[in-house]
Amino acid sequence: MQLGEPILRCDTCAVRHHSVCGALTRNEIEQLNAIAHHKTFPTGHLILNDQEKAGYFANIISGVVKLTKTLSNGRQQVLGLLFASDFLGRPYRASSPYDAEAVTEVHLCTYDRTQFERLVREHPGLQQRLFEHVLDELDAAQEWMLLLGRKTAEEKVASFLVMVARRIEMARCIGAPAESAVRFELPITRAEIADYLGLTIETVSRQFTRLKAEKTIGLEGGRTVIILDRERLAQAAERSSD
Amino acid sequence: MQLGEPILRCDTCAVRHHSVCGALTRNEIEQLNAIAHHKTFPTGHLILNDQEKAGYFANIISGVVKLTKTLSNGRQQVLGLLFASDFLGRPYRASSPYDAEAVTEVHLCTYDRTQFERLVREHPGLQQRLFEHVLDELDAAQEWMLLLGRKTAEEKVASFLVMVARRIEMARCIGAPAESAVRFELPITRAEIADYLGLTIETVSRQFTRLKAEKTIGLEGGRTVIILDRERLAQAAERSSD
DNA sequence: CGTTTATTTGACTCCCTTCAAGAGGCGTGG
DNA sequence: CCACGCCTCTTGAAGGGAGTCAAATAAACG
Repeated sequence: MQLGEPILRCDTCAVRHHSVCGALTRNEIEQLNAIAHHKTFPTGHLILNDQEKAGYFANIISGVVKLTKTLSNGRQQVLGLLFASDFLGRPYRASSPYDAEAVTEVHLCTYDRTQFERLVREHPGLQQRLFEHVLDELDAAQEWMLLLGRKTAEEKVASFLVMVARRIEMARCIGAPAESAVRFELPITRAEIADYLGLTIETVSRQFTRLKAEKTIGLEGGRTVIILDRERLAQAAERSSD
Repeated sequence: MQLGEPILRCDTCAVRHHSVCGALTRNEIEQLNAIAHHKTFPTGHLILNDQEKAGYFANIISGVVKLTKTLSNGRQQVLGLLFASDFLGRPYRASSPYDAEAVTEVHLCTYDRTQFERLVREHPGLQQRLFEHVLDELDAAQEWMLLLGRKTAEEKVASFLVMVARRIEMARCIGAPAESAVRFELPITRAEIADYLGLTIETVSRQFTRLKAEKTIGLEGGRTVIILDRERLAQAAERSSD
């Protein structure tokens, strides 16, 4: 940013350097800034609808979004959780094949679909950032396929905790590599965790109790988790045989 | 293609119009043609190794490739199957987070990694085709997450058959919308199907037998499947409640 | 403080797995 | 040609991990 240039909203954005806007030129940021609008969704509100054409893309400023797919008889699968700095929306696709719902209060930085797609076409840097973002999503989805298809309930819950802990620490900008005891709030309910792991809420609860009994984790009132033994939790997430 | 231009290998390529090279300009095709090399892998041969840097990308000319992830104790998950015209490899990633193995004899049209990435940077059209391809992969992965997490054994097997039938028909270029009875060979073994569906080989076998008993499908010697009642198979893939 | 919702815990059931054996296919070689 | 071994696939019986049903407890909320 040079002297004399106007100060943009993006310049003070908390997630700027972690999101898709991270590595853009000053010029690109200015154009993106020009089409950006902030929006807030309360807990439980639907952000994107399966089937229905989405009018905008968005970066998540704060809050947590869950992406879900539902079978006709009501069985639901959580495809992923989006945290601060994550990108929401599918370029080159008319509609998303899933629903996106705010699981906490969510602040978005939205971009009009048409204008954003024009920017992407004109700026290869932005296109590449998006490409890499989709590759990350794909990696995450395939990692989760392994979890859903081949892990036990205990491994699933442990993997989930490891994943959430990592994202929470990332959001806190603790580059510090994992002090053993970390305390955080789970962003989602037991029912949502169950739908994420392909389990029932009772099984999820029992595995939490078991990990607590083993002193791998601590629990404070359902939503607060303390990771007491990071090493053991990581082992539980991918047990060799026993 | 204009008069006087050299005839390229791509011009007679069977999968040309379905693969990522589909919508390229004459100029782009010529450049791609220049760096392309054909390669053959026998059944069972490892094409790409998890961890190890892949030196090339490839289009599949013929045959079937399976992508797998393995847990330390040997449990394996098939992430996806690649058929003729599918693209193999991860641009912008040093290595793939999975193994790729030939499950039949496979003919590839390979492109040197460095040269291909240069082409991608210089030709937005190619980059966009790749982008859309990755989006397709992501859609497939997320669809499969729903299957792995929330479907019963019967639904999983039925879904698998529906998917394979669609791909086989696509490969046969039957645009014709689904005559009821279709006969085809399964490209993979029961064990591989089990690893694809997050089941055991015995359960897969029992579900095949059950679908056969219901006259939804016919079986001829393990590998050959005839879809007798397409409607019923589709219903079995996503049963409402009963 | 009462009501509602979320979570835990218990008892029982069932679908899928596990273990085990048999059937079928296929190439090799006597 | 058939016997043999090797594989894949099927079938059966038994067991277990997660699901289901039900109730108690804890937390959230007005």
